[in-house]
Amino acid sequence: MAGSVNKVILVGNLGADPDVKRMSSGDPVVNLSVATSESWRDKASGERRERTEWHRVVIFNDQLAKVAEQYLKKGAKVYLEGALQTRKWQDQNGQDKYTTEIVLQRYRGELQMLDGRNDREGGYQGGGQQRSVSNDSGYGGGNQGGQSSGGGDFSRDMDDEIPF
Amino acid sequence: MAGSVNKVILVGNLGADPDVKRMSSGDPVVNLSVATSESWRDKASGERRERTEWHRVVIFNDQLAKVAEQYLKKGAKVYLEGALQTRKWQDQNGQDKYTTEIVLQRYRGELQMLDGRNDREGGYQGGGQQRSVSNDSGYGGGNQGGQSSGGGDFSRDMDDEIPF
Amino acid sequence: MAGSVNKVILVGNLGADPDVKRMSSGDPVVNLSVATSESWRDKASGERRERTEWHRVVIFNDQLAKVAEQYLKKGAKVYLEGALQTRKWQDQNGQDKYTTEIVLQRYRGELQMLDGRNDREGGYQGGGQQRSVSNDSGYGGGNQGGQSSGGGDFSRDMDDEIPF
Amino acid sequence: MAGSVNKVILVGNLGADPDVKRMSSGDPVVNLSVATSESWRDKASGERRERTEWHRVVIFNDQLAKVAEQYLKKGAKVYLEGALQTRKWQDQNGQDKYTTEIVLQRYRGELQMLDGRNDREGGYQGGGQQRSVSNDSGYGGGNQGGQSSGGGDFSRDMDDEIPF
DNA sequence: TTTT
DNA sequence: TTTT
Repeated sequence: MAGSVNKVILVGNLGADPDVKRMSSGDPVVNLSVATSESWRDKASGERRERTEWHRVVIFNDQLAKVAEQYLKKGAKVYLEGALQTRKWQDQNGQDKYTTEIVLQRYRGELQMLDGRNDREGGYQGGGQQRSVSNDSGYGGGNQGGQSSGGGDFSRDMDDEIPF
Repeated sequence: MAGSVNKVILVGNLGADPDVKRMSSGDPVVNLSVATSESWRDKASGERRERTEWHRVVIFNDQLAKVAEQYLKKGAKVYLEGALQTRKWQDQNGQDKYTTEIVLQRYRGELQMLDGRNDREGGYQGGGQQRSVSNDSGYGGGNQGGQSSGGGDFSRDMDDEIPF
Repeated sequence: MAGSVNKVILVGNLGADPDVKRMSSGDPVVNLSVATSESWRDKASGERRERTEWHRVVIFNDQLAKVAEQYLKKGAKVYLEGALQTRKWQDQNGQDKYTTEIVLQRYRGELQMLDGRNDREGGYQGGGQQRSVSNDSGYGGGNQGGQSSGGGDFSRDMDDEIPF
Repeated sequence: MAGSVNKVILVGNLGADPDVKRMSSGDPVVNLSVATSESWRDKASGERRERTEWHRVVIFNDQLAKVAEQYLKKGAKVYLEGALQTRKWQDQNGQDKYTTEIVLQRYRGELQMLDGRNDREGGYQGGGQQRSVSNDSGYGGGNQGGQSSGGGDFSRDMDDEIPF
């Protein structure tokens, strides 16, 4: 269908370390379990209530998968953007099952680490520095820069790589 | 959890007329089935391929539910914004099932009709006029107006209702 | 125009403490200066480059304004959602000027604090606890709950307030 | 800054045909003027009021620029996604001016035509067919497909190009 | 003016 | 399973 949009935006925390699998190509595919929650005051009881939603996230995007593998850990807070996808599978009894996931495809999606650092677990891996990543870093070209182009004049420098 | 975001944005078409149920309060709850699709060229075969994703949408937001009930029909193109929610249920065999839906809660979410008209099915109801709705219309207050407030001066008119 | 959407989503850091003004009604209106930046590697020089964009944010939404006033400080990282708006004004020389802002209207927009705490400046105000806020908290009603409604059965509890 | 997001989502209509300029490279850069509007009922007068916001959009993304040039016309309804950017320039009197634009960079942003057709102006070009475009079409690789992978088994076909 |  |  022309003219359709399928976008999910999450800010949440990882419930576990990333689960990394390898494609036959050697490319990593990373599965994340991400929690979002909201709290509100119950009208009747006046009590504070909370609801947590768990999201299954699958990262096929190579760059983002590598970053997720390297820098994300249980508890990390992330911003991510992907598309909804439901896949059908059969359990061991041959029962049909459906799983809905947020998918970050190749060349699509976005992932941002929102922790200043991610070493809160005291992880032995030196890593966990704050990293900002997006699916386009490294795909060459692209820039707009040019803070300064004149009025009617049209001149923005287009010489560098990936402005943002 | 403080600081979380759970947002889905879809632009797609209704696969069927809205399914309307009534709460005991009489408020409508509307279920929509929304298709998004994408097409791409297969690398190997060079063929054009298409993939359609179907989304279950549940509208608890009263205003949006009423609009959906009144104006949406099979085939209508909509913009909508909601939150992901997975609920567990048992089928007739007592098997656990999970369904993930995009939920438009009370006072949350957004719904926009993107068709100039919605009578493509030749519906008998004269309706289907283009309607723009959002979850806040009618909740009083709100304005920004003031196309014109001066430099350091701070004066925006705040007298009308719901600016957008 | 029916069927339009005007939405800005930012995750960035405050360049200064919130600037609070009072409406004649006593309601606060909060102005924020928010920085987003991106970095990339220059294709030619191979150098790392960075570009920072500054955004003017105006919060008319009462609840969010109060939270911003109370909890946000210079350096805080926030998620926010608003609408683009350009207003015209005259400087002291009578020159026309235009300013584009991200506006969080009454009953619209969203603001989330993304810092675990916001006391990095050692602020004297005890505040700065992590707070999660949204424009709808407190506007009564709303819930979907119901983790558990059965197969064809339609029964979700609708008794509490604001589920998320 | 690591961990920042700068995203604008618009659904609106073109106020004029696309304005196309060429870079020295021959690549098109397309400027669009996009209107979004909202209407609400004035609290005091009870009158219906409307506010239209005009957005300047600049498309540096080659693919999207080509599509915009070829298919978009005055009045077309579009979905687009870009980043906010403010640039400074001097008018003929040497006065500093600032212009805020929504920028679709190379390899970033999204553009979707939302009209079934775009010939409402009676344009002479037969064109205006519905087109769905995104910034990644054609950048090779990428797919998730696999409607069907089994339970614990991990096997999705990764052979085609760009699933969405 | 922020942040990394 | 996260986070506050």
